[in-house]
Amino acid sequence: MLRSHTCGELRIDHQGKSVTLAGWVQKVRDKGGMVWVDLRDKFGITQLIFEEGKTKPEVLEVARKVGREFVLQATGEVVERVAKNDKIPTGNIEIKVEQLVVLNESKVPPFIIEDETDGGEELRMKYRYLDLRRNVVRKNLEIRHEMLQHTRRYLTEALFTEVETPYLIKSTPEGARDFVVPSRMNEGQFYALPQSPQTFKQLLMVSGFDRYFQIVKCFRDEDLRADRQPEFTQIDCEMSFVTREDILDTFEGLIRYLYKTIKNVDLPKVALMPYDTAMSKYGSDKPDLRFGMEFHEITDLAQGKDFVVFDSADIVVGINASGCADYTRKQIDGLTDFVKRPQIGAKGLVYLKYNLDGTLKSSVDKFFDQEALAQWAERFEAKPGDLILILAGEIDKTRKALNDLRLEMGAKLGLRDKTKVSAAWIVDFPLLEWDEDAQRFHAMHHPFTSPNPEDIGKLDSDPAAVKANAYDLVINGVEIGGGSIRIHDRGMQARMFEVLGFSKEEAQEQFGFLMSAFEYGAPPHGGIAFGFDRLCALFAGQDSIRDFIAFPKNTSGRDIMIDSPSAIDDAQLQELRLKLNL
RNA sequence: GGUGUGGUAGUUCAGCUGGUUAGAAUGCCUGCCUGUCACGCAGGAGGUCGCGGGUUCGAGUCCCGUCCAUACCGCCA
Repeated sequence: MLRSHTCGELRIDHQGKSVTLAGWVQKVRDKGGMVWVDLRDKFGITQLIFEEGKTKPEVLEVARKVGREFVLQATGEVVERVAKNDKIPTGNIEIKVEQLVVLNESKVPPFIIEDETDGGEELRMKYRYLDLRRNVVRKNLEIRHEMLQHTRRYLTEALFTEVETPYLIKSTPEGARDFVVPSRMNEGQFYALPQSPQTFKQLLMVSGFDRYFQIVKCFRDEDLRADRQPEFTQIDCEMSFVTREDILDTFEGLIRYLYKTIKNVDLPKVALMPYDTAMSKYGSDKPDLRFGMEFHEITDLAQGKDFVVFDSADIVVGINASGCADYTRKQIDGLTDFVKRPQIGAKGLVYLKYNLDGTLKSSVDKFFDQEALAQWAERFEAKPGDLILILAGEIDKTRKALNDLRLEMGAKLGLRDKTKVSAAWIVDFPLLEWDEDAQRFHAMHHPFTSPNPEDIGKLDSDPAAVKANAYDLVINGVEIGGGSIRIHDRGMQARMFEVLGFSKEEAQEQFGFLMSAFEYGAPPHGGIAFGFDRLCALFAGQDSIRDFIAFPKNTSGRDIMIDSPSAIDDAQLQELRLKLNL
């Protein structure tokens, strides 16, 4: 061993002991006659001391030469400090160094290796190996490690078997864009990387594994976001002979177990919320339930008063920003600008102030008298001091815009508290969604999701009204996981592909293996998948998943450290029989 | 594909309605300093103002284009 102890473990009890430490130079403080070196490893920081007249001159000379991030091995005696530092656990002791070896030198790092770094995002990613030396980033990955271990333990105890499924699979047109990999041995043909192990885990149910899980990389070639990477990790699960309630219980249990073991937080019972309720009360299928501010519709009260904006709208709906009646004209203009941004796209914003003196003041006083406004206020359960914000227009767009406004107001009012946890199972999703561009339905979840049994009759007559036996777990406005009870009957699966516009041949060509498997005694089954990176970020109270992935991609899908993707040489192209068409 | 924001010293940023030699902090280098721990003090080095074009007597600043980064929209079964 190059060391007897780590840089985080020595205490006053070790006084008098001769120890050898190894680590990186965090900081050198040269005060002339005395030199201190903070030596850092992942366990902590220990101060080394060199003193003129007491330290051997050749050792002192080496100490004076070292710079930040040099790798040192230091041997010496643990002594009590004259001046103690109560900010660090090792602050009562220091090492009186007798031998000092420079194990490796270091160039001056391009940014400071401290919790509060001066490095920007791009620089940190270029030198990610230095960024990962920082406690804050390493701690994120340590949380991730713990969550991995606890997830495996919980699921293993619940009799799940972890099975690895292939990464080189088959491209299908449904869903996200595939990453593809050319096959050298099969000219002109391509593998696809899995967007999820969906069909394989269903086949494992047919095989009688009963309960499967896998903590698995998935790949989607779509644009990135702070919470979206082209390769990401899922906790992927499937169970046989279960109902929706069995699955919700099992995985609510997993999340509760993780909250308890990792954060010592008791997750309350997770309520079910139908999709339609989520959309009408919050304008989102992943509502942030840490705060109220639910939507109230006043379409009936607002129309017929010759205000053309309301009269021509399909819906007039708003929120009550409690206690905001003192907002100035400028602040309200700011909110109006916010909803008019192209990303949100509202035409305007109507407000109603319920002043502390009981009077009502709105931007549409011309059209509505105090009595009419009082009816609005009553609908919003407003009290003096409240500010009601109202949008009008086409139903889906208006709700979506009001959702953005609700989240913005929630943030402004400090209601999106990182320390709070509020979860819901969103259920009763529509099975199908009309795709205007393709002029056909596509599966809202995926084509293997079973319809609610009572809706099967509507598959032909009114496909849009069919509900899916699907569920999403939403925590603090983040979609953490989702799943469904699957189709396990060949006939039903074939019918589903038909509704989605697949010809018999296309369905057979792409998913024939699955439908064939269903003919050999497929058990009823269902499952769920959690976005593991998001779950880690949620647990650490962060919005971006990037610092929970050791080597993430930037927003252009590039790894700027290794500089990928990159061109390949002609010989490789030739071997793959590929010609670039740029 | 679209919208917004940004690109100036190693780094993080300031630089107004265009006008001397482009600044600060921090880091780096040199010297001094025997209880520092955000050490202190003195001095020093360090810039193709992303790139290309245009307007102008004159552009870091204005205009056009382009590249890069980032947040969001589209997209993400």
